Order: sequence, then structure tokens, then C-alpha cells
Amino acid sequence: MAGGARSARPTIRDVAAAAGVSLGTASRALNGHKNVSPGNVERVRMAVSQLGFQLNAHARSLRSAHSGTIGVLVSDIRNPFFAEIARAAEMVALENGYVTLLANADESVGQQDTYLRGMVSHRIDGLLAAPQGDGTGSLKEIVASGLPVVFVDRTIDGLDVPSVTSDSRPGLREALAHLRSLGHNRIGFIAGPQATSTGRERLVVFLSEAREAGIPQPSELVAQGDFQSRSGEVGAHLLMSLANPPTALIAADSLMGVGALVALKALGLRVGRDVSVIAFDDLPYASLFDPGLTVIDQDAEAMGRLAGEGLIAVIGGERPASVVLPTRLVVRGSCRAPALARKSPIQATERSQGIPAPHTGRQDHL
Amino acid sequence: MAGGARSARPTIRDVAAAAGVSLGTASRALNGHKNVSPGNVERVRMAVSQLGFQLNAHARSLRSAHSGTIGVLVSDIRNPFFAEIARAAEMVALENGYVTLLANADESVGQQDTYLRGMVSHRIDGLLAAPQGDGTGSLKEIVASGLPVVFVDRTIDGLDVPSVTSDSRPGLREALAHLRSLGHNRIGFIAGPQATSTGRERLVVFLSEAREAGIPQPSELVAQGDFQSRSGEVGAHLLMSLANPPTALIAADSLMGVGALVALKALGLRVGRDVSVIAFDDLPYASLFDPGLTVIDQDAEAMGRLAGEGLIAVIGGERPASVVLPTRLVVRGSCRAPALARKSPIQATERSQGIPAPHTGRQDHL
DNA sequence: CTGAAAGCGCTTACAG
DNA sequence: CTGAAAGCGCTTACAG
Repeated sequence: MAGGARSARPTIRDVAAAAGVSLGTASRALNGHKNVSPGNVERVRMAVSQLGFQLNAHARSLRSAHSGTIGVLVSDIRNPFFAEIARAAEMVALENGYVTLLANADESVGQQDTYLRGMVSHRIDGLLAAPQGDGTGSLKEIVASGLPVVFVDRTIDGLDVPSVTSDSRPGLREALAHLRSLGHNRIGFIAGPQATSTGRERLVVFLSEAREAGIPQPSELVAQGDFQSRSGEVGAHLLMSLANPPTALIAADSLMGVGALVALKALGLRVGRDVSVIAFDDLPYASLFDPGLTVIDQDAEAMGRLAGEGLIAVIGGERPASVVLPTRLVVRGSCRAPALARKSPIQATERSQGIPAPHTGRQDHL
Repeated sequence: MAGGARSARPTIRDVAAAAGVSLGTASRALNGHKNVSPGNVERVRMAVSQLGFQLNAHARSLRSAHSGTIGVLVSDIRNPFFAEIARAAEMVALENGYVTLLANADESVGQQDTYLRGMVSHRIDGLLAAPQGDGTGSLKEIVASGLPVVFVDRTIDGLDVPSVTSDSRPGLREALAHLRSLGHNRIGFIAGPQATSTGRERLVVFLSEAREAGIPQPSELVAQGDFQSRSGEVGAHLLMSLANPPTALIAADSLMGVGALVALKALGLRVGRDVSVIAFDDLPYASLFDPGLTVIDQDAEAMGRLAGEGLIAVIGGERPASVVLPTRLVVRGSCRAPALARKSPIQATERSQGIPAPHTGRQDHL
């Protein structure tokens, strides 16, 4: 059983010898080539299992054009959204006979480049990436080299690469309609980093949808975050400290949303009652929060799967179209009518555009 | 810029030619061997950056004894606990010049074996694993083959492999002391799968610590789970439906803990007030639950890091000792004195061991 | 300190 | 359908 512990690993030459065929025939049998006699296929199969032969992937990769490996690069593996994408992509890769090399950039462009270089050294057959940075460095070189690449979640301007992203518009539109119907017309937005495509898109779409809905959005109502929890905390603090604070908050990702919840708790503000909150990305536990967190959900599993399938297609020489998935609102308990809502949105609009209210902080109007 | 897109990749031969040295010297310069003249080292360095040379990892792996790759196998990458372990281990690998091949067994022994075979084909230099199953299959073969292996979180009986695990005893002891001081003496336990080392250990230790603390533990107070959320739900339902239900619940991992919270919510029981709850493993959002969830925390980051370092040591020919980290209780709001606590634990003990109370469900005793 | 040469374990035209 | 042979891109004793 553990007998051959230290003995040299059997090679395809050993298999050929045991099967009584030539090295070439053994290789062809192993790879399922058509022109091999059934008898030899069987003999080789026997020899393989008898010797416990495991093909050396490096020798194969060196000789043939492909390595059987794909790279998956995510921004932060601890973010449940990316963990789900990575997992789904990996499943697809596995189903197609690829092993996955996982790179966790951990929000660092430097680390991203380190991993990317390693992947190039390992001659990955394709790369699936939720990219960081501005498209300089290894990523640009990789795309320029012609290696199959698919972007997921994020894209990079100037790099012409198929992508799987989601469209924040439907979700944001529903979110605004929901808040509007509850009587909110002063909505704070905690934006993602403007150096990422998703950070930019969500802010632009929020602003355009708010305008469409007739909700005024003075720039003081936008806080700039970085998709990390801490920045959501800071942003919520900032927004709620305005002379005329918003009655509702939207965070551009779930980590910042959680940060905002932490900040509101610290400020003694009750979510739902005192401030309504909506965040991008669902969390497995969002319904256990107090109250349940209303979210704009993206289908991370589908994104990972479609991106994986897209990459397989690119590797196969196809040029798949980019796909854009919808987002949708999942209503839980974190949004309610503002406790002290004004009856006339118009009036409030005029106020917020003109002189800020004296710093009573809150407008008593009952 | 994108000029050489389709041109063949430069090899070390091109580098040697450009630097005006032999192939061997180029290789030695590249690998930082001592006996190379400074001038040649510099010339090779120039040629490398000028040609954009990237060493072919497969050729190197085929020739030399190691591949520069390690495998990291986790049970479920979507579990925050394992995501953190994977990330920390990966960092250590990177610092030591290794690229990580990530395998997500997704709670399936079959998938674990598929990945393990792929890793063996890729000639990983070492394996870090939170193993599934009973130690048959690829895992056993790998250990028997002499490949460096380190277990993290879980171990497998009969496989003599260094490991990094945590000792549930201090955390459970604190948890029981905490519950005791609040007046609980009827505690339900939602156990992990007895086919895993952690599932077994936590149950055994809980039982022994409860005995030590003088808390009776009839078998009806143990529900069998599988570390998945759903089983925590079922387990909590079961326990709370007992004729004489527990006043507190301990779940052997966070996913089952979350499941229990879901079940309690569905049953209309308020955590803290009606039932106290403690779960293993901290969650990034546990403090935002209603109320905050008290947990028995393990240091996942340290486990991943230490396991990574241990693996590097094993690869280096050392035989590092296994390390066992402590667990500790993080008190939040999910435990309070039972609403209808008896004054005398002794009396309650006698009751619970004897005739179950008639199914009023709750003992009114005010 | 350096070069020439062998060879890691495969795949794949090329003949037959 | 099969075998003999070349060669993928490196590393590493072996001489010098």
C-alpha cells in the first residue's frame, strides 16, 4: 500500500513497457486519440491503474501548447461576493478539465502583478479577472500578448476584453422607487472607488436615476468610499453629520453597507426608524441583521459561471459577447417611512438647495 | 507596445544570446547562483527586462525536483473561516516564492479527490489541507507518497501529519461558565459531523466540560448537524421542541449557528430573552445581529499563517511540531439570564433527569 | 567563473 | 493503427 513511498514515480515509458506497446501509442491511448486499437487502449488503461501512473502535467505543458490551467484573479477572497464568483468559475473550469490557479490581489495592485507574473510563468491557458488598477502593468501586457482573458464584475477602460458584469440600473431604480414611495427624498450615497468601473458606474447611474425620479442630489450627499468596510463607516458618519442629513443611505457594496450599519449603531440611530439603508450585494446573513438589510442583489454565482464559460469559449477560439446581468432589489426591513417626513418634497427640495438648516441636526415638524 | 503580441515568447536561449553568455550562465544568473561574475549577472538582467523574458515554469519544474507550487485544499471557500485560512496560507506561500493552487472540495469527497489528482499531476511541492472524509482515497496516497503535507483545522486519524488546529476546551469552558453565571443549566448542543475531527472534538469536550461544571447533559440535548446552515436550523427546531427545552444553545460552527438563529426567529423566540445562543467561529457581521452573537472565536488568520509556515518547513526537510491554538469566548448580547430561571440549579437538575415536565413547553415559575 | 552536453517526461508529425 | 525520433525550455553535474 504505502510500499512505493520513496520509489520514483512511474513515467509513461513504464506504462508503455507494462502494456507492451510503444511510448507513442501509450501517449495516444492516454489522450483518447481516435486511432488506437481497443485492445491497446485497454492494456494501457490496465497498466496505468496498476502502476498508479499520474501524468506529469509539466512535461505535457512543455511539449504541447496548453497547460490545462486557468488563472482566476479576484480583488479580495474574503468578500463573499468574490468568493462565490471564484467558486462558480472554478466549477466550470473543473468541468472543462482545467485546474484553477487562484490569485487573491487583496486590494493591492502590486500583489496583483506578482500573481499575474507567476501565472504567466505557469503558462495559464486563460485568465478570469476582477481587475484592480488602471490597466497598466502585467494586466495590460497579458491582454496585449493575446492570452485569453475575460473580465468579471469589473472592466478596464481601453482593454478590449469580453466581460460579465451587472447593470446597476434596474436595482437602483427599484431602490429609489422603494425609498420614494416611503417618502424619502434626501438620500445619501456611499460610493465605491472611482478608479474601478463598478465604483464609477454605480455613482453615475444613481445620480441619473435620482434626477429622473425628481430627487435632488446635491454633491454633499455623496460620500466617497473604497469598497472597504471602514470607508462605509466614515461615509455614514459624514453624511449623518450634515446640517441637513439624509433620511436614507445607499452603499455601493455590502462591505461599506455593513460599515454604515456599524456607524449608525454607534451614533445611536436605529436603522429603519431613524435612517433607511440599502446596500449592493446580498449577504448570507443580511436577513438576520436588526432589521434585515434591504439589498440590491447581483447573481454572483451566475456571474462566475458565465465568466468561466466565456473564458472556455475564448480559449476555444470564439469571441463571446460580453454579458450584462440585471440587478434587483430584495426588500427586507431596513427601509421605512422617515419618522419626521415632510409632506411636500418640493418644499424640502427648495430647502436643501438653499440655505442649510441651522444645526438643530434634525427637523422637528410634527 | 502591443507589438510582439503574437511573436514567440523569448526563451532563456534568447536571453543568453542577447547577453552574450552561454545558456548555462544565463540560467545560473537567473537563479542567483553564487558563481557568476557581477558583469554577467548585470548583462543577463538587462537582456531579461529588454526581452520581457518570463521563465517557463513547466520547463523548470520538469528539470528540477520542485515546481514552485503548493496546493491548498479547503472544505468550502464560501465559509468565511476557510476563506481567511486560505488567504493567510496563500500570503505565506507567496512570501516564500510559491504560487498557490487552490482546491475547493465544496464538502464533497469526490471533488476533493479530483482536485488532489490534478495537484499531483502538477507536481505540487506540498499540500495544505482541511481534509474531508475518512482518509482513504487520494489523500492517503499522497501522504504515503511522502509529499509534504500539513493539515489545518481538521486532522485525519491514522495519518501522521503535522497539523495546526485549535483547542475548543478553553472557549467552551468560558462559554459554559458564562452561561452558568447567567443561570443556565439546560444547554442544547448542535454538533458537527462526527466524521470530522473538529465535529468529534467539540462534542466530546462540551460533554466533559459540562460534566465538570455540574451541568447535566442528557442525550436529548445534543442535536446532530453537518456544519451546514440547514442542519443548524433543524437542530434548533428539534431542541426547542423538547418537552423540556434548553434555555441556551451552543452550535459547533458559525454556519449552524446562523441556521439556529433563523430557526429561532421562525419560532418567534427572541435570542437573549427567550433563548441564549453561542456559536463557534466569529463572523465579520456577528455584532450586527439582533442581538450581537456571542461566539467562541478561533484565530483563522493565525491558523492559516502557521500552517503555511509549517508546510514551508516540511518542504525544507524539517519536521515541525503540530500546533494547537486556544479558543476564546467573545461576549456580545446573545446570552442573558433565562427569563424564567429557577433559583436552584440542583432542583432543576433533579427534574431534568427524572420525569420530563408535562408538555406545557415552558415552566412557569414566577 | 564559464561552456558544452545530457536529460527531465511528455506530444506529435513522419513514415510505414 | 503503430513505432522511432525530434524537441519543448530549462537545470545541473562535469570539465576546464
